[in-house]
Amino acid sequence: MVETNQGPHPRERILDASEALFAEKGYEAVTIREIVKAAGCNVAAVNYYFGQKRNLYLEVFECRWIPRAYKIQESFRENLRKSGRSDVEGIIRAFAMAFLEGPFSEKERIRHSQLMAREIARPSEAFDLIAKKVMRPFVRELVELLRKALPAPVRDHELILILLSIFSQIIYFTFARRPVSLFTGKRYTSEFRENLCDHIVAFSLRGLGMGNGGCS
Amino acid sequence: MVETNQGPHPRERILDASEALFAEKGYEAVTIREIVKAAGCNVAAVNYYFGQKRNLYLEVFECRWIPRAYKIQESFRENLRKSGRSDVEGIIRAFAMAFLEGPFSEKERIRHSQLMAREIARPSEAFDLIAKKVMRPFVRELVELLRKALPAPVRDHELILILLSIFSQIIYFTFARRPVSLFTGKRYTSEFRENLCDHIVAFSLRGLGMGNGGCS
DNA sequence: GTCTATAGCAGGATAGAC
DNA sequence: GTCTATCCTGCTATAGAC
Repeated sequence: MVETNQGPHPRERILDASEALFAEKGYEAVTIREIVKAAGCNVAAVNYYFGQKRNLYLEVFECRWIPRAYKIQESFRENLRKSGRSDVEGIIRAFAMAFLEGPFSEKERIRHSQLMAREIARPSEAFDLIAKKVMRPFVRELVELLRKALPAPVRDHELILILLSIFSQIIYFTFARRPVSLFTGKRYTSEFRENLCDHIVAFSLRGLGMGNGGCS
Repeated sequence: MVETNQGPHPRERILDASEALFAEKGYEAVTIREIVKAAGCNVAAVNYYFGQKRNLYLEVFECRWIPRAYKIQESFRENLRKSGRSDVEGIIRAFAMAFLEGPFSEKERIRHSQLMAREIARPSEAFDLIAKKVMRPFVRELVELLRKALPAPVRDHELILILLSIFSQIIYFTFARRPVSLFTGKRYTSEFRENLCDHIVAFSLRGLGMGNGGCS
């Protein structure tokens, strides 16, 4: 846990350390003393670089979370391009993969989802930021892609609910590891994560009425 | 917000007030002062009745959350019985309805989901409690019911993933009201909630490969 | 059982040495 | 820029009056 990240500039170390702590415990539960200890610098450093604790939290989103979110979106487009398919299954798989197997370490992906989940659960100023800069445009993009890919016209309203249903599963399976492991009896190995990814894609594809399984 | 619940015994008022606050803000973010103010009693009351803050949190689960969870399960069985159908659609609808339209006020349902979501996100001693007493037996019950209802045999492992996919949507649509409203452009009226319930049931039913829509 | 008063401590923030 | 020392607020928890 004690991440005596001695490498880069203190400001960066504080951003890294505090993001991990905010994600894990939530804003209020984290103390400045804890942060600077993990970042390997002095108590005064947070106030020196960020003025106050609250600013640090917002800077974590500005300097870490949002750039990473853009990379995830980029990874989605890359997945789609590489798969060479723009059908519904291709889109859903690229979407799920971008979150579940994206261009980051396991730890970083969890951190990312946790911070988002916290803002979803109890929105703060940070929510408005990511809603505007990240969520809104991405939802728009996905809706456009899906609309083109679907054989029959579907109402935007319905399409959005479907997207949210897919997204809810992605969030849950990244976030709720404890109950998922409890009920499935499996630890989060890379094999199991692949398994989950396949499940989400298959379930959602059928959920969209595009699946091949089960219809008799 | 200031719930000067002057009715019943102070102990009960504290349980009510603190459950609402813990659900809304999380354990660390809530202070004893805040709790007693909302409960309309004195600072010393929490320590008098519960010894320490942490115990109060656990008692909230013991005395409020778990009994409510049992009622939700009861409501599921009631839904199933009343609908007079034990097929897959009946089970899923009864499941979703028990959470989304259960035997409690809107506020109380949100409170319930939020507390659970917090324990899922960051499990504490309370998680072990509810996993053992509530989650495990209920998952077992649902798996048994579904297994009987499904036409073809499905592996337990797969069945559990499907259940979790359904559950993830229920949690998300209760919990993530802000983004859901943002993207759908709808407030959580009772009409919209019914709409959501129908969506979850339809999406999940098709996800199970039992739907009627979309297969050509 | 319920209150007031307060002990004792941890937190955020700052002043000022180096 | 980075540190130590410290202020001050607000917290949990308790002691003791009523």
